[in-house]
Amino acid sequence: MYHPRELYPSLGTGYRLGHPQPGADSSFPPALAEGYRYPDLDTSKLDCFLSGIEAAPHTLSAPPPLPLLPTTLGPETAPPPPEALHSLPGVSLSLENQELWKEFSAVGTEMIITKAGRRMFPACRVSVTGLDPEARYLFLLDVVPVDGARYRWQGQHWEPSGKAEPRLPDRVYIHPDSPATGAHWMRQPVSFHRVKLTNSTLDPHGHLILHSMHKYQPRIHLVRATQLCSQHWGGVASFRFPETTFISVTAYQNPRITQLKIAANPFAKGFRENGRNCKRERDARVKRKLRGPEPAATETCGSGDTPGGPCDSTLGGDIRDSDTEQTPAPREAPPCGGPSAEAYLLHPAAFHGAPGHLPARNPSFPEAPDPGRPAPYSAAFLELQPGPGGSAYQAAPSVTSFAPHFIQGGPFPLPYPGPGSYLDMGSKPMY
DNA sequence: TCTACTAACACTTTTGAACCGC
DNA sequence: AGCGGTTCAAAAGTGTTAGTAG
Repeated sequence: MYHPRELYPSLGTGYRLGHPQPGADSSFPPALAEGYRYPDLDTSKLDCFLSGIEAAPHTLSAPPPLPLLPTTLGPETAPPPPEALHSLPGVSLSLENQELWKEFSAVGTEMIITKAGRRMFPACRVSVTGLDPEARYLFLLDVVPVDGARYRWQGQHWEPSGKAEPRLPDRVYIHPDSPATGAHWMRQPVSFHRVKLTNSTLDPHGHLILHSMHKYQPRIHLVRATQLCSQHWGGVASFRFPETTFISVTAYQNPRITQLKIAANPFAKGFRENGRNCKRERDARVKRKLRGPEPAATETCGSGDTPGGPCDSTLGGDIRDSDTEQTPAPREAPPCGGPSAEAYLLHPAAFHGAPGHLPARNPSFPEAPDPGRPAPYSAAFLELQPGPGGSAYQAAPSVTSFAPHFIQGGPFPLPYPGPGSYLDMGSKPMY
């Protein structure tokens, strides 16, 4: 629908892209359990707006040395470390609900994907420090394949079972608060619980498209956007957390994961042992159904709360209050007369590493499923396409090669809710 | 027959509008 | 009129289950 080149001819005809990236990280050292700066961020992908990058407002130290992700699937050489210019030195991310993630990870996290889109649970919920309180930043999340294998549940564990499906178009979820000031992001944890995953390659909603039975890794990107309506960027940092790796499924395979989800997800409270939709109650209902009309619902099970039941819910009034208290500048009337789609449109190529070992994108993937379909979600997604061979992202050969939902929500994404509207961060840290 | 997937279902939480009292 | 609290219905999210396709 809207390709960056259409809206911003100054970008030229293509993004210059960089090196393949290692993707497998199953052997992350345990010592790296906190936030990781994604080491293989390909800064050459920033070329499209490199000339516009602002000078650092103050002297920035070199980014801390971080280990390169181990590559287990081939002899690819590691990409060069990110240039300091494109990094955000001193910025660190920590996974808020790390314990819950680790609990799932110990069993083998599975994420349901559906045609309509399914939320992630647990959701990625992070705290950020080290930002410039005055500067503005974007928070983005994407999900990338961990390796080139398809997996199969063998009754007790997951095993690789053949080669992965062709890589699908990458999409990026932009946190609806973006862009906001560093102070805003640092005030409270940032939750990505509204991210939805789908297995529908024709998905018109902008959800993140995944293959079932594949292993994936969420990544969180932080981008300094100093001017909302320009191509000026002050730095980029990407993070990922090994414990958030998961296998996408259309139905849960491991019953232990099911139990964990039911125990931890408030929406599944009805399936807990004391819930009305627990197995005992369901069986009873079936029997009653067979006997005849079902009487009034029994209260024998009740719906008591399970201790520790988390809630990735949104944000109540405290968030709203905080928003009015320190409304990010973009919520005011943008000087350019509207939300800065440019800021988002400029980003995709900058944030997508396409591990070279991964299968190439399916060339038969339909690029333009339904141009006329409205996009009902308020969060914006960006979509990218890897180049031939999946080794690098290249300029789209034509406008139509970007799916019409490249930016959902019409001509501009809707990451700028009006004053007092919903903010997607800072809900009570319940897990 | 087996595996993966889909849609319907019943339940829950979330959300926002309507209403009320101060 | 404005504010804050409560109530209620609709929307959305959840795992389960039966059915389907390959």
